[in-house]
Amino acid sequence: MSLVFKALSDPTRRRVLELLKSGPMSAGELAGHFTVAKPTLSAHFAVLREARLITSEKSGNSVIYQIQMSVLEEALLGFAQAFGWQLNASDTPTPETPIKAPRP
Amino acid sequence: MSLVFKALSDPTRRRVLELLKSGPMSAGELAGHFTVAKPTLSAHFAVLREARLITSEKSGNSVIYQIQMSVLEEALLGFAQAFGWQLNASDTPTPETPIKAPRP
DNA sequence: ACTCTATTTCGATGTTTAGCTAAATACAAA
DNA sequence: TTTGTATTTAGCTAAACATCGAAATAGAGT
Repeated sequence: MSLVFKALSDPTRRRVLELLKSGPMSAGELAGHFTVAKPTLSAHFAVLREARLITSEKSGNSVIYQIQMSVLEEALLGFAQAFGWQLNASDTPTPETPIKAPRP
Repeated sequence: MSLVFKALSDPTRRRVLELLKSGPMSAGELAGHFTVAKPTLSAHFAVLREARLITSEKSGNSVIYQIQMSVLEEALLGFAQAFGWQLNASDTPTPETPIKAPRP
């Protein structure tokens, strides 16, 4: 869990996860969304991989990254539960006791 | 948000929050639950305070710490929303599409 | 004022992190 | 096999972090 939170403590890495949420993407394609040097980004990938939040797979001469939602879920859920919260898919109709109204 | 996740990336700090969840507690009382040196723990408090996850208040010659649940909620909620999740109080009846059944 | 207790600050040390450039590697295509 | 593209590793700097023991501070009680 510590590794997951550590990975999430960097905005660049959170953005990477957000981008991967839409689907797998190559390192180069991801790099196009950032201004940092590619080796720097590669190090960020390594941190995310270490936390098992992403997996990599070689395809031709590029590397495709894919998010592991289950790992994210488990970490967040595990933590949230310790604080008396629940994690739900947000397409659910507004629940009875929302912590905060998620729709404007 | 980065500060919150950074604070959560350490098990000692997570445990501090968990202890404070039951109610305010003095630094010394908290220290009783850990084996690390007090200065070390004091540094952890500083990280938590920096992230606004706790507040401190002097009472006599001791310092009482209190958790700021709203800050935790906001950070977790903000992140969860970006990934299509919702955070609910867990005393809510089982929601319609739980990610994981939270009751045994 | 003195003393005791609680907590934090200080100073030192070793580890980790983010970032860079330049070099190495892996693969595709020609 | 050579060339080109994509990605990672190597080697570095500067800043941040974790941890400790010792010293400083703050307040309570005598």
